[in-house]
Amino acid sequence: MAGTTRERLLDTALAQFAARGSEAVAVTDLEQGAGLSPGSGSFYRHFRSKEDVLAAVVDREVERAVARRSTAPDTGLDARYAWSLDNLDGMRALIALLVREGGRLPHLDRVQTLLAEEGAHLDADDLRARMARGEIPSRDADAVASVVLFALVGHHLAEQFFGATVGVDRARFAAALASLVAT
Amino acid sequence: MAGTTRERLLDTALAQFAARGSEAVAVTDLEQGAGLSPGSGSFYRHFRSKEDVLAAVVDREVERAVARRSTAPDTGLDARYAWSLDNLDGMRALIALLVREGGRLPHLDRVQTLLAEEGAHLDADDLRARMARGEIPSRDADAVASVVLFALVGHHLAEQFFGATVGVDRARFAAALASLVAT
DNA sequence: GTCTATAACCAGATAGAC
DNA sequence: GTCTATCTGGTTATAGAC
Repeated sequence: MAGTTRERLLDTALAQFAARGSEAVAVTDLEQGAGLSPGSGSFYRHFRSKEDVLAAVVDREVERAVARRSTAPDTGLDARYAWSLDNLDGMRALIALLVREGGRLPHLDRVQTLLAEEGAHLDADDLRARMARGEIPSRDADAVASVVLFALVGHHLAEQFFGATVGVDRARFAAALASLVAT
Repeated sequence: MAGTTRERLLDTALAQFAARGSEAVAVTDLEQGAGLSPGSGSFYRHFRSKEDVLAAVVDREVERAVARRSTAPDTGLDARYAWSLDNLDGMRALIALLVREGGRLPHLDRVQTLLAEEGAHLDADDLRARMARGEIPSRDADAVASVVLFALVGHHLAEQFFGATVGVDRARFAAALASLVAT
């Protein structure tokens, strides 16, 4: 394992907190995962408490997600949906933390903001504009935007938490969703 | 709070495990929630361990979900999708347990079977039959079935875990999804 | 069946040598 | 910065009176 001890602790914490929830992970586990002697308090030279390291993990993941951000493709619904699935994939660990920790996640507001901004790429106004241009059939734009958003989010969450075999690959899924909206 | 002490312990355990995860809940909390003296070992007159009560909770919820089962409506896609959303609602606590406990949930296989049977009502074969009858346009049936399933599951999960304001009500959501598939 | 009391244990956190 | 050793508090689980 590479990086400073602090970074190795953060890496271990991210992996274990996302997989098992922070309550289920002992500081000892983090020390062991970072190559420190388990049971030594060496962890506390780097973080004040377990809550502190959780906050630092969330912080780092939010920064990373923001840094990874790219602009939504303008080419078509198809490409835009595939792009959104990829974005969700990049936030996989953060989403796992959010779901496992629930309302007690540090920096909860920042994570929610990040996800809301992600969802904004799929908003009803964009659909309304496409409907006005005759690009896609006119329907209840707000409801269709909901369906699109939740189909993409559901695809991601089901895969992550239910181990659901999606059955069809990502491109085919995005294409089917675009086809439903566009015809 | 009504019922026997055992039932009150189960009720408390369900609520708290679903909300915070079993790791975060102490046996003391369960005793308090059931109106027993916290710290007394009275819990252990009813269950052998915390793991034991978690298994009993899952067991009872699976039984309940099976008992609540009704046959899918044949009236139309619209009604069928609304019915599925209601079914997911009835499994809310079980889904929360599954997501919070992850792979260490007792009776995991039974829960997964239950969810898979639920998803089977929305399978590709049904869509293929409707396409063959000309009831809905011909598309990639497997991919469309995926989209439908994940839209419904995503609607439920987003509401449950992100506190997402769905924006449109349940009937409008189901109607929009049916409209996308049917035209 | 529930209580008080307590044993045994483990996790979070600190002190001080190196 | 990491270690050994330890304190402290909370949690699981049991013993025995009522």
